[in-house]
Amino acid sequence: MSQTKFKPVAEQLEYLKKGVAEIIREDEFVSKLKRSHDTGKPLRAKLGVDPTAPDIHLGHMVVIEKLRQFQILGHKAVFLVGDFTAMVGDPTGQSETRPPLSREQVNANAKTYLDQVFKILDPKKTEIRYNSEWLDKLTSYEIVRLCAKYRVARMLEREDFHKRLSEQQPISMHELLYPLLVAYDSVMLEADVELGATEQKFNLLMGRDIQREYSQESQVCMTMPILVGLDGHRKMSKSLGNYVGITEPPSEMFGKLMSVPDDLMWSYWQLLTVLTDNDITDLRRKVAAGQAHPMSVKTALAKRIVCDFHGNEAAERAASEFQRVFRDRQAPEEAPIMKLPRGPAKKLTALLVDLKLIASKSEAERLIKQGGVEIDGARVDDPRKDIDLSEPADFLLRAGKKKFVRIVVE
RNA sequence: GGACGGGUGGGUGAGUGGCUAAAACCAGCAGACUGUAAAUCUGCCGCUCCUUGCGGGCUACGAAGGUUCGAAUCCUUCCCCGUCCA
Repeated sequence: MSQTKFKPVAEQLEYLKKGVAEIIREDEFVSKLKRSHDTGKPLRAKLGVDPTAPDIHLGHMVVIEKLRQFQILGHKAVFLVGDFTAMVGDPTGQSETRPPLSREQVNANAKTYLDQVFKILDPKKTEIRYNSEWLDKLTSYEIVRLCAKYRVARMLEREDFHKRLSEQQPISMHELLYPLLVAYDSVMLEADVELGATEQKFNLLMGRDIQREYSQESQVCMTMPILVGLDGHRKMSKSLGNYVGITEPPSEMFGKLMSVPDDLMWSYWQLLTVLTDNDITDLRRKVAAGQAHPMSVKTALAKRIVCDFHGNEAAERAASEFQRVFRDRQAPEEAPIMKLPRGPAKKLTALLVDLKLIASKSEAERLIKQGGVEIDGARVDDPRKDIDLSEPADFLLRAGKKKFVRIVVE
């Protein structure tokens, strides 16, 4: 028994409580920590993720960050890839049935998922599991047995089910199965703690009940606040388009972070950086008192997050490029180059569509009329303008706020 | 299986024979302003053609037919969703 392996329980608790929305139940958590400390046996901290999208965004980082904190303290981080449950589809927070994914899609997603997660987690210290390991093998009998352990009325207590029921929205049978399967995962993994976003609370709690049904000690549920997306209202999600993907290029990431509403940036500071609550309160006070500029505070935030994923140099470059293009309204240092063969003159609207800068000619015409198109810094206001492509040429085309392309006619 | 209610543009949701490419709101885009791709204000927001005009054509209100000079709006069949009953 190596009593020295873990830090004192109180210290661990304080560290792990940082930013947490809720711990159910905290007294159980304390005793689990105590037991682990005394026996030298690490806690098993489960984080289950369904690979429903090919990549992850900052919203997912909140829980992954927390899992890393368990890892840092010497506990066992169990990263569960819900390759089976992804095919079932988590009804949580859905106002309607989500179409299930195919196994091929899921497998492809899972691979890229792991690559990205390990920018944060230490792969050597992480136990990676797939729930198809056991869920694929369940017999019909076992599934029925599992279903027998929970009551329909309790299942329908879930907010999203309840809501859909009263709003006359469809609920499919398989959706009722999802929480049970997730709970069964906890049984198979013998989880001590399960992490999740607050919207996962119901699923996490079910793990406690089902573990007891299988004669296991109940896991502790630790929920993290949901990161609000760039729109400032709804949760960050890929399908809502209000997200920052962690594989996005630095400049894109930076720009998106700068579009976070001022009021929202505080929660980003809290959930996505290492700053303590005290530091953040401090910053906030300075902004309120006019001692610090909201924009510079937001710039610092954006740099910090870009740095996490792309390194310091890339973050600095993204910051200066952003200032150049959006504050000083100058052309970017580097615009993608599109080479065109020489040929007859072409309408500007047609050119914009051919280059895939704009989706349709109608839209291109609209954009030009609204003054959103520039050639070498000069606004074009004639939607019928022809572009001469008969001679070699080289010019910078701007379509809208963000799209720049250098056109080279050879 | 039966009764009833419902399916409208990216989303929510008006509209029950022409004035409806379809209200309103959200999202999106542009412009102005600024401190940023924040906020705010204004405008745009199906596709396409040209003689760029409060212009022409085409496509669109679950699907397919039908009635009508004319249909998102009426009729028929089908598909889908929900509620209640069994």
